[in-house]
Amino acid sequence: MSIASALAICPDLVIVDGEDLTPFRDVSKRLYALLRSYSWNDRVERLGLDEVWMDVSDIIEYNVELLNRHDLEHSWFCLDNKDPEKGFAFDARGFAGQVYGREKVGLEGPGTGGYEGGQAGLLRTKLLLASHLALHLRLKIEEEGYTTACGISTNKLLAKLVGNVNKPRNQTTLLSLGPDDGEETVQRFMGSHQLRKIPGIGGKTAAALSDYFISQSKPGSSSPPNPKEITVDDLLSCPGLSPSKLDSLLSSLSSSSSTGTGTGKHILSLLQGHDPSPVKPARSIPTQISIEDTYFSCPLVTIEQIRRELVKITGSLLKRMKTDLMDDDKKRWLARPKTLRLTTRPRTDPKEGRGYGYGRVSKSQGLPGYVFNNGNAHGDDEIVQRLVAETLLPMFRELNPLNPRKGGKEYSIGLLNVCVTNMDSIDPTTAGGGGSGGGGRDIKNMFMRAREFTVYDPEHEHADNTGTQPETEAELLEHSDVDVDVDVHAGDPSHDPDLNLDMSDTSYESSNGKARGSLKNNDNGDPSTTNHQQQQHPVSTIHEQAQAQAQADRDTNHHLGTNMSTNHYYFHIEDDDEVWDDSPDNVWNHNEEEPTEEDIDYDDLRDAEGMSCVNGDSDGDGDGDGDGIKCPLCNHFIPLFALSAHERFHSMEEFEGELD
DNA sequence: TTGGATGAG
DNA sequence: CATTCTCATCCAA
Repeated sequence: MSIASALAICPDLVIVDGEDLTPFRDVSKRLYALLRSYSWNDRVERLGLDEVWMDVSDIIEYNVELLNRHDLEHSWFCLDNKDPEKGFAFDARGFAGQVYGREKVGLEGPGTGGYEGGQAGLLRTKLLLASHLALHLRLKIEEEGYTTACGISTNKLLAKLVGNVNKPRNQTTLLSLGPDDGEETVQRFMGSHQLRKIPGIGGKTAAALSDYFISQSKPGSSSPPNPKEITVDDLLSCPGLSPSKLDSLLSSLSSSSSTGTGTGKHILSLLQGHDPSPVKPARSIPTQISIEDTYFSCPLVTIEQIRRELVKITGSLLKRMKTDLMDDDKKRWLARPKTLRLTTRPRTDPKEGRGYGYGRVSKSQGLPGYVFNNGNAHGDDEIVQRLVAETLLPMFRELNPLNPRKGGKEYSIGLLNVCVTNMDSIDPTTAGGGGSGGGGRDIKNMFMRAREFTVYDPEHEHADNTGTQPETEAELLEHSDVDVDVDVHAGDPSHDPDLNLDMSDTSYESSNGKARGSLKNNDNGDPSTTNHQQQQHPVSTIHEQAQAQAQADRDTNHHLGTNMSTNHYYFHIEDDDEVWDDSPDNVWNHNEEEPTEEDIDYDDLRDAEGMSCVNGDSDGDGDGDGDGIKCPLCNHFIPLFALSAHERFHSMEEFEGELD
């Protein structure tokens, strides 16, 4: 409802200026930090204020090992590889939230929940675990007073898309099982989307693609298709479609799509649900900060007007720099931008209401060092005035030479933007150039620091072994609209999947009650979780190519593991006591040969060591925490809680060994 | 590097 | 509802 009509109905309506995004930024930062505190690898990527991807591959792989397939109902999800008690109980017999795709593909052996099913079974298990992790995180966010939607899948593209399926307060797992379902699920899911809905395909690209489809489909066609409604399936069914064809279609666009690839090949892979882009490491420092204002109805004409506006903008900018680029006590700069950029746009004169970004011109220059000085008693006013007078106004004049025809002294400015960029980062873990490469330790330390601020409520975190979850989970699970999406890396199904959580559309329902209107998404025609219509495309050459490619992928011995899978381990535990050792020899590497094939009867082991396990208290702290046994297979010390998982770990390796 | 353009939320 | 504001990325010069 427009404000005008709202006022007509309710004349006393109080209109609150929503222009100030500060409270939203604050909440965003808080929730981002919350999610980040759960990450192990610190791959937590923000998109805008209210969306986040997490790569949880490592957490999932760890918990796959912990899973006891003999008692799935009372499973424990471990959230901290240093503290087995940090985690939550869950029922691993089913997915949390909703699933897109078929659940039954003959993977589920009796009582195993599909755990023993070879590759697809393992993938399914990982997605299942991820769905429970997602629910847990969403509940944590609900405890903060906000609701979320979430998509779970094996790459960012699919996770993001599938998160839309059951907005606004649910999660959806895209249950794609790689080779075992011929990637039908991914293709069906992708195919039903309108082109414009695919992240990375914006207005320009979508228009070009739609034009092409229309030009190809006119013969004998009855109704002219609406360009907006053309789907991925439509386009892919064009007989002549090929990567090079797309290249030429898109070459007319001066710049290519934002995913870093303008090539038809990449667009094509997007349409097929492939997305190799990794979840980027968390960043606390933005690459740029800018403030802009438009003066559409009242363009700036005099230099004094412009100066005043520049002062306003620069003042806000300096404030933003201090909140975003200084540490919390505002004592120290964490990063210093090196470059100052001024952008202007002449008032878009005629009817040509081109895109918002049309006709901008900019000029860059070094940012003077004095802006990092502490403001004096007058605040930052002097700094701002000086920056405007000495730097920004000269830049402005370069950009906008006086127009002699206009009487000599008038400008017509519809937009001003001041931006600082090219961050010189003090902290090597953040963005910017200065970093000295070896960030691994720093990332770890940062993570440890973040963890200190994470409040673990014992009442919730240390749920007892009876598997009690907060009641809210039960409530959530009752809602059939809770939607969990798991996305499978379609292009490389043989790999350990990336599991990306896409927390999107966080609806802020805080005190000021600014509904963000995500409810409207409830009724759209998104691909439903009931998948009946199984349209086969008669001429879909691309589909055939995709099938062939998928088969080729399966045949080819691909580099093992995309990004995450090779460098993340199953039990890579470093701890301060003597028990664990993360030296390479002691990392449990999935690919390692096991020392022996002998069957080990773990029950016997338990029995043999039983007394010492129960009473031994090997860590001498009076409880059983540190107790365990030494595995005769791999010589590792195994805590009791992990014994059955460890057993299964070895049996899995045997199983996989048989496959080779 | 700089500047323009595209795309995202 | 469309426009605005902000941030990120890519490409060509």
